Amino acid sequence: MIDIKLLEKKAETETSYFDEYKKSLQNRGATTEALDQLMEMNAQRKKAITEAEQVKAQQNKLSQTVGQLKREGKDTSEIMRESTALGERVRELELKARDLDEKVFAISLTLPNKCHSSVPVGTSASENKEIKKMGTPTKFSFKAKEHWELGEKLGIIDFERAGKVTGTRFTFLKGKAAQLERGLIQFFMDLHSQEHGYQEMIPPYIVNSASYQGTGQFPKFVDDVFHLQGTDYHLISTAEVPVTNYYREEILKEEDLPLQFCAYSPCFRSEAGASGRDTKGLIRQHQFHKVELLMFTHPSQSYELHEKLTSHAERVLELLELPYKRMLLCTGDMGFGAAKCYDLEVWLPGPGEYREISSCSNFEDFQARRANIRFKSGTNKPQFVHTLNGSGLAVGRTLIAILENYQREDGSVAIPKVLQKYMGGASEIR
RNA sequence: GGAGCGAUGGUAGAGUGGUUGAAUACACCAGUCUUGAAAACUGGAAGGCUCGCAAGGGCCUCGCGAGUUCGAAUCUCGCUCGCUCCGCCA
Repeated sequence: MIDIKLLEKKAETETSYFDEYKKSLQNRGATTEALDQLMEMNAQRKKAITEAEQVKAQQNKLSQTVGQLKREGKDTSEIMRESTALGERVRELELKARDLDEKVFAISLTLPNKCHSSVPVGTSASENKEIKKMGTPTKFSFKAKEHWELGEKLGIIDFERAGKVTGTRFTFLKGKAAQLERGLIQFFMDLHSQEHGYQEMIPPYIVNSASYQGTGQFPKFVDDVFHLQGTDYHLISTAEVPVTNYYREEILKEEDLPLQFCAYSPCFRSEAGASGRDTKGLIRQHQFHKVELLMFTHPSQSYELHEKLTSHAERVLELLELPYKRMLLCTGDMGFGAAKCYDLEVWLPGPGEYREISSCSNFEDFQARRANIRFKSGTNKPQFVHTLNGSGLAVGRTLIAILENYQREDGSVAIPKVLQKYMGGASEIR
């Protein structure tokens, strides 16, 4: 959620926050109508609140007088009548104030975050900026196979039966693929908790709608998550949701910042708008595993730590010796809540392209406002924290990358050195 | 799933209709004393919204929501969460 008070503030320099935000909306390719509406509604809201409070103050005074007079044994019927009349007016005004308050809130939920100044302006993924490139695309002397072909031939990935048992975009992993999946989770969690200073966490895989609102997915992305019928329970689309909401409505201690967690969870996505895309293979599934990195930081530190968090995700790819690129997303390609976002893209020899395997975002105080997560030092006023998160990494896509990058001509697959101890010492899948 | 009990400030814990945003204790912060610390003493301390250039006002918050009343932490109803016992269960 954006800061309405900042939007109201008059310009101290050449451009006001309002102007900057408006520009940012345009750069994202969003309309600015909602913003104008928000400002108008908010002005009305304030007027209504002031009015309601003034009458309420009068009424409170009268009630106090009643108490006093009664103690003195005097007649109060006149004042009580007066107060009753005020009560009607109060009710009316409060209703109006609340209605406007809700409207302002509802509109503000639909507005995306302001982009950071370092984010390149652009309308689509093609305008993302390459920040760095590690390794070179894996080359083979034979024609590289796609992961589903490798998986099916090796008898370790079964899409057909998953279709029968559940439906499209679900998969059975068997044997070495299942073991590799499990090993990858273990490897990620070990690395981040033991070497990068994150506290391990396994969150609930189901959350309520308040949590989804807290991280910014609701109301905008309701259709992208699976809902449990007849309840306010929803399957998580990422561990970001439960873990960010871990501190919802709390005031943290400044000296405890930054708080960092690495959380393992399955992720469930309905992929509502994605029919027809990536229908084959493991790229776009309704269910996948992910290890998510999260930080709650002091505002002054968030950009520095954003770099750090991203490098932690990169470290995984480096240890697995997978070629990748780091992309800085442009304004038009960035997610709703992010102020700045890096995508890590891993090289896939099968299709011969880089594919996203991690997305590392700085939300600044956007999520913290919605979820009301603050910190406080001494006698200072509480301030909103900044939240960061990024995949470290998506497990299924890592499995794909390994199968494709480590494949051999005969269809067998080598196992990266760092993973062998998680595979009972095995060095290949055949 | 059945029965019962409960929800007050950082914690403990008063408070059953009228200066109670809230006693008291502990914890916390600052000061006095002390070479320093402890003890003792003194003082401070919740959050949000809103008006105001400011000083300083006002409103709301005792799990959440609605109601009764001139007035609600206190009364009524609904909800949520927690605890205990029984049953069931990986």
